[in-house]
Formats: sequence, structure tokens, C-alpha cells
Amino acid sequence: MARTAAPGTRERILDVAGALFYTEGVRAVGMSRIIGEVGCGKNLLYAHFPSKTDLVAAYLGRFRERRDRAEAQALREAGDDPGERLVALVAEIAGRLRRPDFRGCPFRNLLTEFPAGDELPERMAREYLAQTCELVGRLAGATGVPDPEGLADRIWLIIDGLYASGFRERAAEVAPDMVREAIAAARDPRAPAV
Amino acid sequence: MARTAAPGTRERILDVAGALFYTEGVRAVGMSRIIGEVGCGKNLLYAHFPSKTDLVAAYLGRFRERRDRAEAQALREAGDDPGERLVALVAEIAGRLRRPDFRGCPFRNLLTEFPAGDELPERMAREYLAQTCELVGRLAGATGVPDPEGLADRIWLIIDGLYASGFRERAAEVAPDMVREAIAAARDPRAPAV
DNA sequence: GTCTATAAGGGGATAGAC
DNA sequence: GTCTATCCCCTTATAGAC
Repeated sequence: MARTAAPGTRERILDVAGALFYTEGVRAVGMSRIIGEVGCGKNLLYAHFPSKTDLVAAYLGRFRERRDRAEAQALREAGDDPGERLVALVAEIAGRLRRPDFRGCPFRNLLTEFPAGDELPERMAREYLAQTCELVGRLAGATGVPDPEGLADRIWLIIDGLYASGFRERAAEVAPDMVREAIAAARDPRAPAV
Repeated sequence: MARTAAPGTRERILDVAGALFYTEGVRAVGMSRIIGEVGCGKNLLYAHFPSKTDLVAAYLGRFRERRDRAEAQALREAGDDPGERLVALVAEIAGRLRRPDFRGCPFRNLLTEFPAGDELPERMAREYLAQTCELVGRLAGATGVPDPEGLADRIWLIIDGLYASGFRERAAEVAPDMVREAIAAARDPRAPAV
């Protein structure tokens, strides 16, 4: 609105709000808390984000943009082999586990906080999960294994486990190997059977 | 407090509160809502549970009792082989996924809602996760594979994935196989490498 | 005109009292 | 059971500072 509004204000608000939402939860962080930590007036925040829902949606949107960029880069560097692309996808996610500020997947976390909600943030979260799940399915299909559905289920389970694992960050080390093994087993269905 | 309190009142409160907490989230459900759905007076509820924290702790406690019983039974039926016991443990968890009212792990969900909390419910949740993780480690160690730590990490990742997967319930079908494969691969470390 | 500071509205939370 | 106390939530409105 402002003709010469202070640049970067919106980003600064999103920085603070995003960090709080992610580490403490959306429900746990009130608008007053954000205003206090940003150090701005209440009006300024509501000028940029008319409601808390808008602010949460912007928080998820920014998370998604960064996620998509990192994912695209990982897939680009992995080359053309669908199996290697699956490994790279999981390895990229596993890399996030090692960051000290990692606290799971913001989309899954939001749906845990608002399981019945159907506003923009919840829809964004469900859309993200559906699209990522679909990507896994496409990559699994491209490997040419006899049972691509089963392979996709396994990879998705590993990804879910990575995001849920607040306890063992060593999961980051085994996850890519598990993907390789799942692909190998899918290519040679006779082998397993303990 | 009543001399001859109606029997089952406490259980009825826990039934209602537990279902609401589990399906809608602890933060999303207020005491007034619970009182309304139970149909009792406010005094009666606060007589049994002096605070919401107590009620949440009781909700988790009952969940844990049932979990422990089901887990013990699954392990009993699995026999003595540590590998089979790991498979049975995961299969028992996978079975929960198929229930229509499944909405993840109540302990993990609580920690997502209260990541920084340190009251009784949060401690109960962390204790449950730590003990289950420890059980997996013991069973993995008992298999006698060269790298029990790595095996335990894999199994724990699968369990985490099962609880997080709100999307693909087909995960329930592949998870036990993944456990078998992980054990087989751990017993013969040369095989994998796609 | 841009932003801050403060107050207040309307609702619902937990909890206590009678 | 109802009624009240206290608090915090999101949001809007008002008033003042630069």
C-alpha cells in the first residue's frame, strides 16, 4: 500500500513468523508474539498480512519455493537414471535432517495441528504432499521395475519416516541406502525372503 | 468425590476426550467441548481431572497401556527369533494403519503440537518413543548381524514412516517386507549395492 | 503518508466458586 | 449446573510520532 514503504519489511516479518511457526508450532505462536519479536507495529503486520491465515499461507509458500528449488537441483545433478534420481531425492531430504533447526516437515506438521481444517494453508499442505507423492510414483514407474507401485510405496514410506524422525538423525545415513536396496530388490524380485 | 460415584464415569470422560484429542488435536479441543459431549457437569470432570494437563496425561496413559498390550501379544506370538519379532512388531503397527480412525501416533502428534513443552504429557510421549526405540535396538542387537545399529536405524525409520504416513495406507503392506529385506541385507552385507 | 503505540471489541480458553 | 473470574486469542480502531 505504502508508496515508499520500507523495503524488506514483508520478508522480515516472514523470517520471524516462519521461524516461530516452524519451531514452536502455528497454534502455539500468536500474532502478538510475532509483532513483539519483529518489533513493528500491529498495523504494519496486518497491512502486509490481513489475517493469521494469510501469514501462515505465506510461510508455507516460501517453504515450498525453497523445497522445490532444492529438489529440482538435486534431480538435475542426479542425471537421467530414474533410480539415481530417487536416491538423490531421498538424500536431499535426508540432508535436511542434519540441520540443527530441523523439526520435521512443515506441511505434515500443519496437518497434524489442523487435521480437519480446509483453509488455504491446509490445502497447500495437502497439495504439496500429493504432488511429491506423485513425483515418487512417476520416478518409480520410470525405473521399469515389475512392480512400480510397490517400489513407490517403499520410497514414500522412507520419506515419511525421514520427516517424522525427530529421534534418530542417523536415519539420514541409512535412508539413501534403503532406497538403493529397495530398487535392487524390485529389479530382482526373487532375492529377498528372509 | 461423590461417595458412590457413578461407576465408569471416568472411563466415559476418557472415551470422549481421547477420541476428540486424537482425531482433532489436543490444542483444538477445549474443556468446554469435552464437557458438552460427555454431557456431564463441569464439576464432575474437574473432580476426576483437576486440569486439562491431567486429562491429556490420562489419555496418553491409556493409549500406552493398550499399545503395550498389543505389542506384547505380537511379540509373544512371533516366537523367539529376533528377526521374526522385529517383523511382528512392525506388522502390528502396520495393522493400525488400516483402521478407519487411524490418525498417526498420539505421542508423536502431541510432540508436534507441543514441541517445547516439558509437562507430564510431553515427558510421557518422549519416554514412550525412547523406550520403543530402545526395544528396536535390543531386538536388532539380538539378531546377531554385523551392524545392529544400522539395522535398528532402518527399522526405526520404517516405524516412523508408518506413523507419519497419512497418505498411503499401502505402506502397511510393504513395511513388514521392508523389515525382512533389511534383516536379510544386514546378514549378508555384500549383496546390496545397486 | 508511514509507522508505532495503545486501547478496545468479541470470542473462547482454563479454572474456580457457589 | 450456572455463574464468574481471569487470561489470551485475533482483529480493528484510534491517536500520536516522524
